[in-house]
Amino acid sequence: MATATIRDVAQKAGVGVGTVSRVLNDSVLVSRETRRKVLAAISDLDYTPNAAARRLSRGKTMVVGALVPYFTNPSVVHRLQGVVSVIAGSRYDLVLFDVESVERRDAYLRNVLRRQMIDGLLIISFTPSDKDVVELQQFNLPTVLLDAHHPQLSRVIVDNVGGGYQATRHLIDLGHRRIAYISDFLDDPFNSPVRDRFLGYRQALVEAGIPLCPEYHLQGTHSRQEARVMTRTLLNLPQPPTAIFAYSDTQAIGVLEEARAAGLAVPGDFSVVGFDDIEAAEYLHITTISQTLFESGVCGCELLLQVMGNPLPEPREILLPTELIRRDTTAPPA
Amino acid sequence: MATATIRDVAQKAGVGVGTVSRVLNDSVLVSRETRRKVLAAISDLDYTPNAAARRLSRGKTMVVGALVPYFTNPSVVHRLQGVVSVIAGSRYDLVLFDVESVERRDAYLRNVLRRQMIDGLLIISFTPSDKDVVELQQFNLPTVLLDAHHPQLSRVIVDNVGGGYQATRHLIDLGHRRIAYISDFLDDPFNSPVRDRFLGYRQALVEAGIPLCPEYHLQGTHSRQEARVMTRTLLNLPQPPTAIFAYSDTQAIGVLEEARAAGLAVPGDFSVVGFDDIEAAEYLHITTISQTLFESGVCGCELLLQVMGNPLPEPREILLPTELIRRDTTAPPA
DNA sequence: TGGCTAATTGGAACCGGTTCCATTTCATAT
DNA sequence: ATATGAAATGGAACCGGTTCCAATTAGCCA
Repeated sequence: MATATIRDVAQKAGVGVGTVSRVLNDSVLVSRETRRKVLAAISDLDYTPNAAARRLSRGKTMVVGALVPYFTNPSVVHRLQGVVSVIAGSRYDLVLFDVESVERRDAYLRNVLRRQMIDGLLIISFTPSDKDVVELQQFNLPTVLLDAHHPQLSRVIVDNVGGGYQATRHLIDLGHRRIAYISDFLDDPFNSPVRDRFLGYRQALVEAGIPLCPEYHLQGTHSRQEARVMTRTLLNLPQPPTAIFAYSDTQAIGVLEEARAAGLAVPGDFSVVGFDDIEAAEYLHITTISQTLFESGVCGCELLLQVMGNPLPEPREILLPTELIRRDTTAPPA
Repeated sequence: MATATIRDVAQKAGVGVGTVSRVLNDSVLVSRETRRKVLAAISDLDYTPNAAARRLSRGKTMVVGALVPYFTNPSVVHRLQGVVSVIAGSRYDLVLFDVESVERRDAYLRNVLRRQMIDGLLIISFTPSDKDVVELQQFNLPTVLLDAHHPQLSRVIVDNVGGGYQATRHLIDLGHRRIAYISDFLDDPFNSPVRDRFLGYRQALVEAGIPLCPEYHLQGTHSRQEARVMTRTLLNLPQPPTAIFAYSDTQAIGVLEEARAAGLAVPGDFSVVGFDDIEAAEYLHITTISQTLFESGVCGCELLLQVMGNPLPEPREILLPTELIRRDTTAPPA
């Protein structure tokens, strides 16, 4: 079925193409009567403007991109849900770019930018390199970071230092002194939260006069299985910790499983605190640090749309608070 | 930064625009030497073709759309992950359309089609109306249904009847006779799995000579909370069931919570079977019916890309099997 | 009634690619 | 040396919108 074009509409309505375009774009410069005729022709022909042509001539795509690493990560999905909910209420469409590796990430950034296929970009849960940022700015692409930090880009971040502090402090307040932290790799340049939460952890310990014990901090790739391995290592220490603060709920679940497998009662013998407050944390009654994942998506997407409308002179940072959710995996040490 | 166009490249390389286009599209009709010159110019100018212009002139968008209801639903997210993984390895981009209401759904379908902004469409977990299908075919848009059924569209579906049968049969085999089914609304025209699983449930009961008891089938909106309410109703019956088969794991979690809140030991006093095998089901050790969510996404997306390449004479149906995953929420009745 | 400004309108030029046709180039056959 | 067909190339026309400029029409005032 050959779809109608703007010229067909113009002919049918007996007007020029410019006039039809004006009607389509709600220009005031069209008389009542002409507008009526054009609208009738549009409806007769069942016409809708071709998106590609519009994009080309306007130089705007009406598309927002979301660069998403590890789409398998529940916290990323939650944030994305927030983003999607805002997009659904806007006139934009959302293109999803899944990035599973660093090389992929590079290729995407480069391609996406150059092809001028999006008007704005959301980067979720990873930090772009300085080189990336230079390119983003050269191409003048409005960008907002979600759960990542870069001084030259607007961003919505969570108070990770504060969250790490809250989690650790909670354990200290319960009477724990031997508190471990298991996390992703601290030196991952694309993952700043992992460092920030560690800072909070350290700060709470120092403040309470508890010496920082290096073997109480283990790093590994992000997964439940890896978390179990790290937990086993910790439990086998001559002086095992009495509590573990895990970088994420996913890892906390692994900790929980391994501790119970080792015959420890949680929270009687052993305490666990997670981070994120994903759904599973609620089901499993895990004490955790909530970080309003959905809202951060909403907030970031709204900020992006705003920045796309009128650019800010300075990058803006929105800091979302965290909250301790007490459930049933923490208690005073035995 | 004004980006380079194909004409700039042509000029710089001292050739015509047609030749540059041929190089870009890997035409064989370009001499070795000319190709080299053009590639040099492209690299000098840091040129990448403009996506909108390409779309307009080719009449192809290189975009696949995914129409997704209830993006909050974990099973939908899992399927989408499968889709995303296939897209990432293809030359297509993925646009996400979130549909939270029936009106929205209509508006989207209409708009998406007319605007000619996608080359193919995946519809996840809901059934389009006959009118929708007519339009899809008029506009000649390759479409694949995922977890939904329509005789005129290619589809990847799960053996819901078989899954419902497996779940119920498992409970019967354990010795249960009073088995309830809680589900979404059976008469929802956009949700055929809910009916299919019921058919499987009924078939297993009939086959075992157990009469179908109407008050053992409760319907409600899809949520954990609603599932708890339905469970309470069932437990308050004069002859309460000894087991519940829940339409989804999300609902099974609600059942589990409510049963335990009522002081019943699961699986000692009461058995629960879910459906989907989402991650939380594993964490909570829920016996469930696995339906290879991720793989269904992979399979559906691959089918779509294939159909886009060369249309099938007949719609194709791919039926994925289900599998009973025995965990710790089912046991013989007390 | 003529003159002037403002409101409408038509349509060419443009956005940046692809494609097709006409033309040139080149190697091979005669 | 020349004819011939294949390979390579240039560039106009086109995809379907938007936008701007020029032209027309209308409205108002002196």
